[in-house]
Amino acid sequence: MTEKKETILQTALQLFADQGYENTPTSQIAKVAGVSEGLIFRHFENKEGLFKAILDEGQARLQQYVDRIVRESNPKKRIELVIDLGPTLVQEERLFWQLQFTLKFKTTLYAKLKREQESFQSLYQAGVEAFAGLGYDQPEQETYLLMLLLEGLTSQLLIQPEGLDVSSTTAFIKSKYGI
Amino acid sequence: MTEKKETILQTALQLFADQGYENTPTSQIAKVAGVSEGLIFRHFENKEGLFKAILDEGQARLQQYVDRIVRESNPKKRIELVIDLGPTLVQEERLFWQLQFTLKFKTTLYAKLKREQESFQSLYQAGVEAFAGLGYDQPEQETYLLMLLLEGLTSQLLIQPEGLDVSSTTAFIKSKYGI
DNA sequence: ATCAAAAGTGAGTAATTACTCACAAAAGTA
DNA sequence: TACTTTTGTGAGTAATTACTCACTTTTGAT
Repeated sequence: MTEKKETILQTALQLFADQGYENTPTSQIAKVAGVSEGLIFRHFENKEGLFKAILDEGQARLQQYVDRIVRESNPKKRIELVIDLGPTLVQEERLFWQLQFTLKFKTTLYAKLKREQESFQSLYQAGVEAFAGLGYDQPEQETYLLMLLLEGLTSQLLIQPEGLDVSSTTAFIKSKYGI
Repeated sequence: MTEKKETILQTALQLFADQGYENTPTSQIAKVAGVSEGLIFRHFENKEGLFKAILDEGQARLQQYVDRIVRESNPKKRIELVIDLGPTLVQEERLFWQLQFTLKFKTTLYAKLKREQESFQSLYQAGVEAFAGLGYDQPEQETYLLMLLLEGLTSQLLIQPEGLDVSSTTAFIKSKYGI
């Protein structure tokens, strides 16, 4: 991967996250990245190809986080990692998740690209195991609830991080699970 | 409001929700609505004007739902209404909330249009009152948690309504609050 | 019936878009 | 060195975009 190709990817992520995919012309990406517009198409063929490359990279990184959680065998610790996942992702990958969350609700376009769901599917299963191990009555419902919370928390962190004390909020959630 | 103006609003909401604002040309709106393109600009001046009109209408309807909840004086019933709000909104106003959720994460554009937040602010205050009335230790944290849940639940209902048994999920949440 | 205001049309326009291509520079290989 | 391949450029293009405007039709009040 050449330096300029890397710059294009980073710049595009930045602009796509801020302005949206459709609202970001390739001319602007090239300008901000300090690169000729033609180079984008040399490296990625399409504007959509550039988009996919960004999504693929982020998806791979998500899978690593999920793997780490699934590998944790202690149920309480595993649940704790799930609760911390939102803040972690937003802190380390804010731009990517901002982009991801804008995409979630588009039914027509990019529906095929939703590989993100697979990662969360295995996270769900790991959650059910953990709650079952802790003797919860309805581990599936319990896990689903936690996933909803994860979604809401991540969303809020993206929208108004200032109106939220992360550590005390996660601590409060953890206390609900006796952590 | 003439019939054609109404049709334009409905068609635009449909297309904006499905394809996104930037990805929906006024020519398509006119075509689908069975109307000349010029009429859109006669009625709404701008494409952005049309957009604002849609958001204003939805905002007004949201305020009605929120008012109904705030007016409920019984704390448990009020919390129940909050839990049911997500499913209600998605069922009655799916397209509008699909649009709203795609907009949430765009920092640059439409940031000024976020009047939605005010409604949820009063909903938050009503929640704190309710939890305090029920003797909860940390009514603010408790309310914030419930709002996160509301956000996550609404989001999931929009994305994959099929993978979710609404009534049993809301029932499970309610049981957490002794409802 | 008259007439002014509002609703509605559709061809036209300047600007922007994603993408191409002929070409040049750089990097790798022998 | 000589060569091929990869990386990079930037002017050019067809298509699409939001929006305008001169015009016609419909509406509603007197």
